Amino acid sequence: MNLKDLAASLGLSQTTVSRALNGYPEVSETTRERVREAARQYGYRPDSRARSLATGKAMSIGLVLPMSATQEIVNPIFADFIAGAAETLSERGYDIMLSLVHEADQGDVYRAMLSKGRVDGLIMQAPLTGDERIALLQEIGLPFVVHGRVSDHDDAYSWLDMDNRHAFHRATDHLLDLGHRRIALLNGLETMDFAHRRRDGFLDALAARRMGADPALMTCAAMTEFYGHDETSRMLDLPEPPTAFLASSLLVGMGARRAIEARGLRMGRDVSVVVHDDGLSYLPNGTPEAPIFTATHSSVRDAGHLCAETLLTLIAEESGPIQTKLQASLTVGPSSGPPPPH
Amino acid sequence: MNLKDLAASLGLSQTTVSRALNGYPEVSETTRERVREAARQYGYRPDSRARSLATGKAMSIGLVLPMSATQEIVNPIFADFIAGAAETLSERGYDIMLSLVHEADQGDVYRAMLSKGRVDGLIMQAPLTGDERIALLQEIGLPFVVHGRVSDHDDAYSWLDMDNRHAFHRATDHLLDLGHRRIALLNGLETMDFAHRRRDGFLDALAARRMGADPALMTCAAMTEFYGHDETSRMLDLPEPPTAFLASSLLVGMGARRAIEARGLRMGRDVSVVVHDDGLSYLPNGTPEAPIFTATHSSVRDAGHLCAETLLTLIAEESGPIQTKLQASLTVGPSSGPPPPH
DNA sequence: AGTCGGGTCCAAAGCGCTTTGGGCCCGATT
DNA sequence: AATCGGGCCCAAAGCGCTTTGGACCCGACT
Repeated sequence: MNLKDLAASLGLSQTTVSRALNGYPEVSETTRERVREAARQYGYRPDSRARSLATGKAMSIGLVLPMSATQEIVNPIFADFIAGAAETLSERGYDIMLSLVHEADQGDVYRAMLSKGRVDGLIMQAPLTGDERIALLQEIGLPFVVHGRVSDHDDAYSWLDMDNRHAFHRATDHLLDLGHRRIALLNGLETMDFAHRRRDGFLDALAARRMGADPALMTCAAMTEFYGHDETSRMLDLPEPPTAFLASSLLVGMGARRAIEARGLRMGRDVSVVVHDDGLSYLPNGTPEAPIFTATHSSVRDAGHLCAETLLTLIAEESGPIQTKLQASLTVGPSSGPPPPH
Repeated sequence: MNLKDLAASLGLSQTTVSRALNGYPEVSETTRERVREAARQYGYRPDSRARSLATGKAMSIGLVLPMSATQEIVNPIFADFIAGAAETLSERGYDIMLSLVHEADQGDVYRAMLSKGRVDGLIMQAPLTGDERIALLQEIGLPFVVHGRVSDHDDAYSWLDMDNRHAFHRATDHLLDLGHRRIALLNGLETMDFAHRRRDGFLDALAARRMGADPALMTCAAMTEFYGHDETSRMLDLPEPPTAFLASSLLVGMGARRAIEARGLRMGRDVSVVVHDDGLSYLPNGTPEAPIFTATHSSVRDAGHLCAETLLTLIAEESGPIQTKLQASLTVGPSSGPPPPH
């Protein structure tokens, strides 16, 4: 059942039916109601492609899942982020167009997405250091917002990012305030831009107290539980083991905990652990009243909401770049405490 | 730059240009090359909406993320599944249209998706027990494949599912063979259809040896680490604690391990744990050579691949329902062993 | 010499919608 | 009585593509 049929069955023109359905004022209330009723009855739904072609709006936004051949891991953040974004987008009638891209031909896909008229805007995820995708998106000219930032790229573009540097600075301060002097950093993959910022925050905090970092206590890798476990184990076996660990994710922290407890030590008493908690729904940090880890916290789902919001604004208003920096909160839990007496 | 312009700039008709670009034989090789070159040069990309409107194919498939108001948790499976599906889909030139749906108005959205002509087919995720979405999809008449099954719904529809029942039967057998008699089941939410099957497999295995299950040793909840930890703790404190745990996911198993180790017990020696491993990329079960858990394993990413494959077949051939049951493999790791002597 | 047919290319008709530019009717204003 | 101006509705022109149904040219076959 298309518009033509519907119009015919009502003895009206397509124009009138279209206007009735879309709330234009040039149609009487009685007619409008009659049209609505018929549409309901016949189960009429406008064809989105035709509508999109006519209006120029796709009513959908693009989201690219980059997939490097090397890094086979799917970003665990992804599900929650997308859920957040989808929530606000679906409220506004937008859909999400997802493409998976092998890193090599990302350029093509982004270009394709836009020119194909499929999307009105894009959300870009997980920027790498020196990511050229931003230049690409700018060249393409479609509204876009980046979840995260790219350090070396200082052009004006819209982004939304958690203040990784500050969060890790603060977490480090927390440990330093407790008296820790040997603090380990279990960072994420250094190809990810945020890992740099986190390291910088960590180093800044140390530098502010005229302390250097021990390179042996800084590692980076994909953020799995096993990575957390293995590196913690290794470091605890050092002649001068760290007294505290700063873990880049809850999962890594859980690995650290396992390594700690395997040695008969207790987290928060013998060794402190502070993690960054993305607020993933399937991996909660205990409960708000009883957290497991001392953690910097920033909900990635909220980030999804806000990214979507930002993008919609960009699409609607053609305004300048919108940049949002979110501050993580610090929740002190039982996993951190003063270092044990020597 | 649209087809008309491109054709004009070449002094050709739209027809010819379109055919040249789409590989039709009615155009000479020299012309085709000339057209290709011009298209490249001007950066021409056909508008997907127009093309879709003309061909009737959307070249995209729909994926609905159901979101119940009650269950705020995002399916952790989702990211890997979608990555798998996206891989095969993108190879074939399909995109994924994601909509988030609040459970209440799922009907509407599914209907909208199709009638709006946005998608050529649908993948349905995470079916609940007695899910009416299947009837809905059938009524709609668009090709679809379900990842999972719905027990009570015996109509013919295409699905792809891991053999949950058999996997858990086998896992239970493994524990029984080792000599365990008190086995706990840490199941997923019972609203999910697969949780039923898993429980059935578990009970079948017990029944096959003329054993009953102790209801006190069977729980279900959203599969988090904390759930695993808390329930394991609780059960270990029972007057007659279980000697083995069957956990519905790796995360739950990790929680169980933590509870076990917190009591100074060792997994595999004092208490056995078998988990189901979905092969999530960010949550590997150790390494293939050195697994952490004894686990039934079935890659959810592969399931994504296969679902996509199935759907594309369905779209292309209009064949009857395609049903695929995947068998999980059982990897014996260090987390299971004979029960300790009494 | 006439016809056939393959190779190239084109004009135009859709696909289903929105939107522009009127048209018609009728009560209200000069 | 003539004009005006809402209110309501319509025909038709796009949006950018594919595809049908020829048209034209030429070498090859009767």
